[in-house]
Amino acid sequence: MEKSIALIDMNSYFASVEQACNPGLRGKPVAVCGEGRTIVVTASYEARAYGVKTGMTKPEARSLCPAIIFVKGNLDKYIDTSFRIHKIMLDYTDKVEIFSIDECFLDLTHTAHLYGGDVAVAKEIKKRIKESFGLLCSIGIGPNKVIAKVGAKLNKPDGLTVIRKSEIAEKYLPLPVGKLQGVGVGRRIEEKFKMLGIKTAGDLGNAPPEILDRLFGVMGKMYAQIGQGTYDTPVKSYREQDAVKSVGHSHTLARDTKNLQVIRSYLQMLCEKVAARMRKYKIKGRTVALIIRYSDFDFFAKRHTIRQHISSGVEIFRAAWEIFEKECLPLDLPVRLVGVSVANVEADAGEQYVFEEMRKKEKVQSVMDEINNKYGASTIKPVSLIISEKFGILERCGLISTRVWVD
DNA sequence: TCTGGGGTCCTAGGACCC
DNA sequence: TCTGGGGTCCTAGGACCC
Repeated sequence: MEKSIALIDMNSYFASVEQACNPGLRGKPVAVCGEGRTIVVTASYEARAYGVKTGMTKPEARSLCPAIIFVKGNLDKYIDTSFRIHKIMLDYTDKVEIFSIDECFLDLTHTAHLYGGDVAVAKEIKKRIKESFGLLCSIGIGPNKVIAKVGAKLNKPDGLTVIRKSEIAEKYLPLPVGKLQGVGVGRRIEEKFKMLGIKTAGDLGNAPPEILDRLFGVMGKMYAQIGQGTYDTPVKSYREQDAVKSVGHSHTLARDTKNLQVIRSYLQMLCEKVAARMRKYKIKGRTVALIIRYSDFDFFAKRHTIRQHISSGVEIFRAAWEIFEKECLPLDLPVRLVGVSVANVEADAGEQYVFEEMRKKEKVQSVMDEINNKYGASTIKPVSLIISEKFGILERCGLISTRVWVD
């Protein structure tokens, strides 16, 4: 039986959710952004018409579209909406794999016939999502995840693209390799392909295996199969999403700084946020990474693995600050971004499982920072964080608004 | 008020042990 | 004297994803 895999991709998701919630934004150019020195996370189709794209700075976006409305993202709202959308999909199969906050794979192979076939299911899902949430999505259907994902991108917004196995030669192989972005072929790899004269998916599929092998090692085989349209991995069921492997937070400071107290305070805050999430997910970790971006955009992450698994903010901070002192001092350049993450995680001893809901939520959440998350509402903060002196330092330097802390 | 923030996976090389 | 090979763990760095 030919497999039927669908990829459901919500169109301009964050911006569309905002427009759905606020009638005043409908039909208008909207860009969802974070706070501070930030970028456009998602632009509505009205804004895209002016050339506004994800990744642009606010001034850039405004120069292209003076009427643009910037909206501060509300991740909780998007996560909540995602879960409600999942419920619709789960009516048709339990094989619903969360790929990101706005994309899911569905394996309809064994259930679509109950609802009149995969195309009928796709149409019904689109209709229900539109009726329930006022949101549009693009759906791709194919014999594997790669074809489904590439297909979904071919027709946006509100598209439905079907590529059967028998149509691969006609509809998939001629696609330029640039269309393979999102399935493992990024910008750099695409450039390498082009240097080799590989212009289409078919070219990639036909490339001499020894060359792919020599240039890309293990990945070479995968690329060949992607090119042929035969790369195939199973769709996970909704209850089997991967466990979290690392938890981290980073933050771009309002202004680049060499002030160690400011950097230290931010790092402490980030460690507490990481710790709070680790406790929430009932995990502990052994490898602490410190992430620093300097004013010249030079970036590094240094890791240190310790003997015991830890999950407290104080312990994480101790490890992170040790790395900072060893690797970064004395500071040559002002620091632009500071971050910390904990990997090598395991379920907390004494806690049997990482809760399924939490795991799924984490996966959905991983796209963006919890912009609106109320910091530390239920956690005990280290004394040094709550003493007013720290507020004073951060505020005097213009590096933080009190609101963030008092929230 | 140039360039966010959350992740994953793979590779290469060094340390260390047997 | 000079010296193998396998395995594991750890780290840095790069590429990719949304």
